[in-house]
Amino acid sequence: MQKFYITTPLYYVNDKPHIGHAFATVTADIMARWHRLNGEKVFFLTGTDEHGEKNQKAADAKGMTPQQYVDGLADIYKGVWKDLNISYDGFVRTSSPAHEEAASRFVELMNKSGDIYKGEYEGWYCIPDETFFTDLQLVDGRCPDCGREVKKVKEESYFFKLSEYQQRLLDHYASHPQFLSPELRADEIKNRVKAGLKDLSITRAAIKWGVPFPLDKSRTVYVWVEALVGYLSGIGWRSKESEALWPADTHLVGKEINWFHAVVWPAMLMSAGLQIPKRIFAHGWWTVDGKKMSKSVGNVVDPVEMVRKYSADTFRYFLVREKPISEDGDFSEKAMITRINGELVADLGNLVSRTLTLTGRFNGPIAGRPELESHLRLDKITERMDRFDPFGALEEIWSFVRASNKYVNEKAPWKLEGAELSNSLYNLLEACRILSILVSPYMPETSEKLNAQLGVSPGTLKDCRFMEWKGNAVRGEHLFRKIE
RNA sequence: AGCGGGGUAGGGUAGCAUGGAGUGCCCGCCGGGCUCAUAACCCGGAGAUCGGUGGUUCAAAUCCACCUCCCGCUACCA
Repeated sequence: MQKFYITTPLYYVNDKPHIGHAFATVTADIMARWHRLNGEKVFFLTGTDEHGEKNQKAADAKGMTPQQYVDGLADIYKGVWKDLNISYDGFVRTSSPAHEEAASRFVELMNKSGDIYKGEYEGWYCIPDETFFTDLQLVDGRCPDCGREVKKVKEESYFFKLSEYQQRLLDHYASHPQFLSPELRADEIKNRVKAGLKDLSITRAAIKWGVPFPLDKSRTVYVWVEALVGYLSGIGWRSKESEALWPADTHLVGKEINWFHAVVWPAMLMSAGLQIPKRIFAHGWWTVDGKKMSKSVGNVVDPVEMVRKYSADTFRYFLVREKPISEDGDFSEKAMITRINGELVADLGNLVSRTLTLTGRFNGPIAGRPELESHLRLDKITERMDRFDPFGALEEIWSFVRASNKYVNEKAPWKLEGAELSNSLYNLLEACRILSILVSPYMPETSEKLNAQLGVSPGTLKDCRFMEWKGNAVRGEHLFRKIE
C-alpha cells in the first residue's frame, strides 16, 4: 500500500493560533484526507514547538514552570484543531521526553559524522530585544526591530558544518526538482545556496528552557535544529512504524521558514545518514482587509470565531478557495460571504436542493445513461492534487458543479416524464453522489449531510464514476445557509 | 544593496517556457430565459492602448534591453 506522510510546521506557541496557522493546518488536512480517499496509508503530523526564551520568560511572569505554561498553550492548539475538524494522526510536542531524546540522538549522529565542532559565534546583540542580528540585518547600524543600539557579542558555541553540504544540496535540488516547491520559490533557495553557506551555530549558552546539548550539557540545542527533529520524533523515530513512514512526503511550511526546511534540514539529515523528504512546499501569507495582519493593528483573524460564526466547513472552504496555496491573498469577511452565498449556497447547495426536490416527485425506478460524466474531469482533479494544489482542484470540481446546474436547465426535468425523467434524475443523483466524495476532504461535515440525504454510504476515489444508482434519496435541510 | 517574484476590463486571476486576431475563468454591472431550486439556476452583452519606452519579427501580453511601481527572502528573530 502506498503511504503518505505529511506535516504542518510545528507551531511556535507564543500565542493562540491565527488564520495563518489555520490555513496551513487546514490545507494539510485536506491533502491528508484526499490521500486517504485514495486508499493510501496516511500519517498526518502537526504539533508545537515549545522551547525558547520567550516561553520561559512568559512562564516566569505568570509564576508557572515553563512546562506548565506550554502545556496550556498546546491544549489551546489542540482545541482549535478540533473546532476545525483537523484529522491529524500525530501531535508532537518538543518539550516531550521522547522528543528530547530524539533530538539528542540526532545531534550525536551528526557528531559521529564529524560535522560538529566548537567555535566562537560573533554577532550583534540587541539587549532589550534579546536578539542576535547579522551585519546585513542591521538598519543604519541599529536594531532592525526597535532601532536601538546593538552591541557586538562573542559567544562560545558549537557549530554544524553546513558549509560542507553546499554541493550535495545543489545536487539534490537538481536531481529532485519537486523538492523545492512551488517552482517560484526554487530559484530563491538555489541562488542563496550557490552564494555560499556559513556554518550554523547550534547551541545556546544563555537559554535554559531547551534540550540539553549532548556534548556539553551546560548548553541547550538551538531551537530550530531541535524543532526540525520533531518530524522524526513525531512518528516515533526508530520504531517500525516510523521506518515505514520516513522520508516524509511533504513538509508544508510558511515561506518565511523555507530556508530551514529546504537547506538546513536536508543537510542535517545527510549528516545523520537519513533520507531526505520528498517535497518542501512553501505556502503564502494572508493579509486582512488589505493590511498586514498584526496585533498592533488589531486585525488578527481568530479561526475559532470564524468557525462559530460561519461553520468549520465554510471557513475551511474559503481558506483554500480564495487564493492558490503558494500565493499571498487577502482575507475579508465580505469576500467570504460572497463565496459562501455564490459558490456554496447558489452552486452546490442549489444543485442538491433542486435535484432532491425533483427526485421527490418521481416514483419510478431511477436509471439512465451517463450523460454528465464527460464533464467530470477526475484526471485533472487528481493531477492538481498531486501537484499539491487543492485550490486548482476545487476549480475543476466546481466546473462540474456548474455543468450539472446547466444540465438541469437544459433537460428541464420538470417537463419530462417516464424514462427521460428517470434518466435526467439518474445523472443528477450520481453527480451529487460523486461531488459528495470530491468535496469531503474540504468539507467533511457537508459531505456527511449530503450522503445522508442521498441515502448512500461514504465512497472513495474509486467510486467517482457514473455507476448504477443505488441510493435512497430524501430531501433534507439545505446544506448551507445563506448569509444575508 | 544582493537575490527572487509580480504589474492582463471595476476587483481577482489564467495565458507567457514552444510568438500567430486580446483568448479563458470567478466576482461585480446591464439585458434576456426558466420557474425544479435558499430571487437560487441558465443564456447573452458592455467593459482592457495586456505597467512604460525602445528593439527583434511578416506578426509580441508572450522574446530582448532599459525604465517605473508593488511584494518576498537575506540564515543564529522559531
